[in-house]
Amino acid sequence: METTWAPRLRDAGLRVTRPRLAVLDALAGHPHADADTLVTVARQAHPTISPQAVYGVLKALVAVGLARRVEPAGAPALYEVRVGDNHHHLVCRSCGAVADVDCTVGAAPCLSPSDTSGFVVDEAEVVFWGLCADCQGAGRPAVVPGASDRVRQQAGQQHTRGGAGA
Amino acid sequence: METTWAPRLRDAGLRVTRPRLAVLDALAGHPHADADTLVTVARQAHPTISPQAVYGVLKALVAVGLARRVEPAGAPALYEVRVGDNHHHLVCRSCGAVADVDCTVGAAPCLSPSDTSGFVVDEAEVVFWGLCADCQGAGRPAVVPGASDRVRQQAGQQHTRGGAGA
DNA sequence: ACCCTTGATTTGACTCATTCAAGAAAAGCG
DNA sequence: CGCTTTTCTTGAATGAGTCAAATCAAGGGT
Repeated sequence: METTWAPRLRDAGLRVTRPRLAVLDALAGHPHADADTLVTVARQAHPTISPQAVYGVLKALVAVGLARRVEPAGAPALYEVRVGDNHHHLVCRSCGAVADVDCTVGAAPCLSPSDTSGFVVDEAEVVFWGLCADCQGAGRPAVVPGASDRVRQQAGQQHTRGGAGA
Repeated sequence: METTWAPRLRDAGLRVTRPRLAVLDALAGHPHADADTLVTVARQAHPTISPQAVYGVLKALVAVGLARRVEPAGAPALYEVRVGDNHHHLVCRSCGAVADVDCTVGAAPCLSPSDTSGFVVDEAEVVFWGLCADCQGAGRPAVVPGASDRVRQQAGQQHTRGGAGA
């Protein structure tokens, strides 16, 4: 298992180390994990790995393109090893679950703005917000900032803060 | 100027207060400002306003739909008073400048994923990453996490404009 | 196989945006 | 005009992520 990663690390100019293999394996098994989760999971293979080491490994992996960092609004950053295919994400407003969405266009940027305002665009990042299958029937409140409040404003509903946590 | 906001606050069920008017005016004059900037600007109209008051006001405004919160990856949250038209954003990887992009489709969600994975989607958030006009010639490095490194390696993947699809 | 250089990790402290809590102020109804 | 509720102030705390110095190890050279 681990042997699959070694050549990819070397090809990227990175040394093959135990923390890196542990984090890569953790990433492979947890497609959209945050740093904290990765620390926990990576410790199964490397019990003494430190949180800072995980941050360092992730930063290195992202820098060379072996991993991708995703930062949904209102949640800690997530990491994934699926790179290079410019796919997008579905995020649940209630529980924070993330699912991949294939980009039908393919290469980045898959979309282009009609008026670039002088910008040179190289990537279009798309996040679809909604409720996952599990949360739809549970009547759970949206806890992630976004349009949910506007969506509900017609109903005049007030809602309290729910606990979504980790 | 301030009188324009008062009825909108009341219509939203919020009391009309000096801090709120100051923040709304600051927002109107600074279309994509972060909380810290808003504190500085709002103090011109209300010198004693506290940062926490600004956070509280912004939260209230977002909750009732008078303001929108945008959280580009790797930067503090930005706020804007342009709401209800589901527009998107261009963000400069180098300086963090933000520009609006009209959504040609109009109503949210303007895009729909091909495979929803069981999610009920209510909004598609699109962020176009690139370099603003000022940063293009300056040879400034990208400081915002993203695909810039990977994109550079496969330069030339520019696509023709697909309209503001978003 | 060993050593050495360079890159990686550990340890610990620290920054920053944002939030929480309790008391004081003021908006707006009656 | 006073009362009630909302909102603001003051002060402290949280949590994700970063920075820096010192130790450790990967892997090429000898």
